[in-house]
Amino acid sequence: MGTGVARADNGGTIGHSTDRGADSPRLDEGLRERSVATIYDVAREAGVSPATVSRVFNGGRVTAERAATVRAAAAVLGFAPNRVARSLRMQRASVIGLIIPDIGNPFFTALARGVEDAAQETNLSVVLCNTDEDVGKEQRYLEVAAAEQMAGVIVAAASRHRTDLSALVDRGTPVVAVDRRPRGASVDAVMMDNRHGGEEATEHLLARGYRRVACIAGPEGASTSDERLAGYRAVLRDHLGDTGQPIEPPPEYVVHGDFRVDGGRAAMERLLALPEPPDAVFVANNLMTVGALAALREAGHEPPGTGLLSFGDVPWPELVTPSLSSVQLPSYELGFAAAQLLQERIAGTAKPLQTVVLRTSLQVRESTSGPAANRGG
Amino acid sequence: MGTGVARADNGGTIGHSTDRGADSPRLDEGLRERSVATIYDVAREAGVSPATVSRVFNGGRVTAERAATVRAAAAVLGFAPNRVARSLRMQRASVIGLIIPDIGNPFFTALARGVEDAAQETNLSVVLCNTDEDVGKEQRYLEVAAAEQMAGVIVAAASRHRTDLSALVDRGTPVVAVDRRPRGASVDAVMMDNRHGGEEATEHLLARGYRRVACIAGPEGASTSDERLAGYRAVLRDHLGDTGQPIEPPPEYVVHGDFRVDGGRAAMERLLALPEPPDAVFVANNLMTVGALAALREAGHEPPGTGLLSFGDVPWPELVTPSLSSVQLPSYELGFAAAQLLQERIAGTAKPLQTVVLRTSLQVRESTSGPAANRGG
DNA sequence: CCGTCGTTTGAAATCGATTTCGCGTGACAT
DNA sequence: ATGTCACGCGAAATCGATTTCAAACGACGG
Repeated sequence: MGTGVARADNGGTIGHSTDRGADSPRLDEGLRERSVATIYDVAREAGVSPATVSRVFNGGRVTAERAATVRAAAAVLGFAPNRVARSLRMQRASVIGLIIPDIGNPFFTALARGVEDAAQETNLSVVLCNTDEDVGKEQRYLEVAAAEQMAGVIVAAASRHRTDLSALVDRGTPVVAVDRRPRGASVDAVMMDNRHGGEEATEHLLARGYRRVACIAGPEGASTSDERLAGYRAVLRDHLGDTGQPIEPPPEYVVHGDFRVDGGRAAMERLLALPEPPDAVFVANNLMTVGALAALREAGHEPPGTGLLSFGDVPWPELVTPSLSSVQLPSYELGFAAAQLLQERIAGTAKPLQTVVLRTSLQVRESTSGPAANRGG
Repeated sequence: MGTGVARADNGGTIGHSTDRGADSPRLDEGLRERSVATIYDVAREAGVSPATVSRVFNGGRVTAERAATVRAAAAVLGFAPNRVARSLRMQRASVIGLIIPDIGNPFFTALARGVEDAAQETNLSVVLCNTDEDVGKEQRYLEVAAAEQMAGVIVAAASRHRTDLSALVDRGTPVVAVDRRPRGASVDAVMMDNRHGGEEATEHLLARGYRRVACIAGPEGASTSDERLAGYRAVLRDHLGDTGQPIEPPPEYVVHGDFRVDGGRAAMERLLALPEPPDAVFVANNLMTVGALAALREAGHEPPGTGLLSFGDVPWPELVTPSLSSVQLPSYELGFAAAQLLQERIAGTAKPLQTVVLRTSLQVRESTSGPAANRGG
């Protein structure tokens, strides 16, 4: 450690032997540039004070001429402001956190894209944290977000009851709940109209002529699932069957799954094993639909012989034949709206807390032609 | 520092009117706890110096008794160290960045899980950045990683030629390339044996009795694709057909796609339109397989009548019937290994640069029974 | 009893950017 | 000509944690 390594004590420069080629910037003794230039280096190079350099990069009032000098100096040194120092001083980082429970679910990745696109407008970077529906992991990420002084956080909570946003809310960090709102948390929220979606779905199946409509719901107690289920129940209750009597589905027609593929498969198997199996099923989320579809096929039933309507498009719908109608979720839009709302808060809006609700929409695909299509066989 | 609002000027506490209920912590005048406690607050509460508090939390030498006092004080105040200040002082954050080109591709999400699991061991948090294969976006994230002083970065580069890791390498930030190695970057890498995978795939198709084996490759110039293609070509060159002559596939049997669903569909359509269409296709990535499968179905060809072998499992294989054999990729393991390697570097290993290569493995699923299954028709 | 050594502790410097405060300058009105 | 005002700029404080340096302290051997 002769000439090269400054500060051999702290771990600042790791013993990372990058073999810079001959074309890398020379490290002259006289004009030795540090591995990363600071605002002080730029100030010295430009012959101004650090304060002025800061102002140049933050829209402070500086004469055009001097600003040009500073920019030139910065360019020469390859200066980029140290975001950590900046965050410390500002008490706020220029990063927003997005915490989602399942990075493998296209619903959340689409949502993430919406967040990213909206965030781009304010130069905020998005960092994504995947909790795997694990409340412990989620809690750690929430604490990291607080300790990193993130400018704001968008969270699709792993649990309605056990997710604890207080670390952030106490700091005054803006938080927007998306898709799921943790109970009792006083934060903005962007949700979708789950009940309406459940109604749409069930109505569609009835309109197509199915009569024994079952539902594979999510975990009991999950608000999103409960609302979808409520929509399903409401429609069936109001619907008069061919006899003019309300259709009252037997209680076995409602089966709870875990929002995952295997749960959907198991649920469908249970439905198929009933003495009088349903002729159509409303599945309360996309992944369970994958499982349900697999179970149906194994049993030799294919849509549309048995109707299947998914809340949320099946991942890679290209893979599914015949293509299924589904309740389209505004996943991208949820993310976009959440990020916009968050940025309003970050900018300092004092509006009262908001809850934005976006509508689902039914996407009908031709091949869902109703039970008749298979009745001959 | 008066009694009331200190620093009303800076934007530290945003005007965020969370309506705390009556059960929120009271803000007494005497025992007024700031929205977030610092090391100084803890020090005062415990009657020690800030240095001691720091030592307690970082394994410094402190008498057990005093340490207990400090911990108690910290607990009372709900103290959590400010990671930004810590990062500034340490010149390194306790966060590693993971930069991937397509968050919607299960290959990368599995990889991300591997990274997360490995990182858990050292208490490093993982932040995930999605570049959407956009070199500009990627560049911004790389700069953010440098400016945020992330402890290290794992990157699956969007482009082999245009991805520029110098911002990080110059700082001395450890970088590990995964899946794709940017040209000329002197960094560690964790790759998979693409060529071997291509060979395995092609051999399998030949062994199953297919004779006109085509290949849907990735973008020309992408090293991963080129290697897979090379494996395909090598096997065909060495293979002696029924006549004892080498099988030389016509040049039209190699079609380039863009690694996305639609590219796979288009490529397959082109193959099917040939005067003598192939009887089997090796598809160089999972998403293109989705498109290829869709095109096959539309044309009325289903595997195994036309053989289809994917490099990398199709997303949600449950959806695909009959299930396809495929080249299994060590996606999780790639991420895990990359994170381990990165952590070694962060810890300061001076080993020369490494490239770890993981093998693919062929997963044979029974239903890929060869062309015979369909020959009668 | 005193010098030496090792341990524990606190004061203060430090990381790099932002921002307040006050000074100097020039324009303008009186 | 002088007071007023706005503006540009630099010095210095600040954000919160880590770490060095030296002081204080206790134990122990001579």
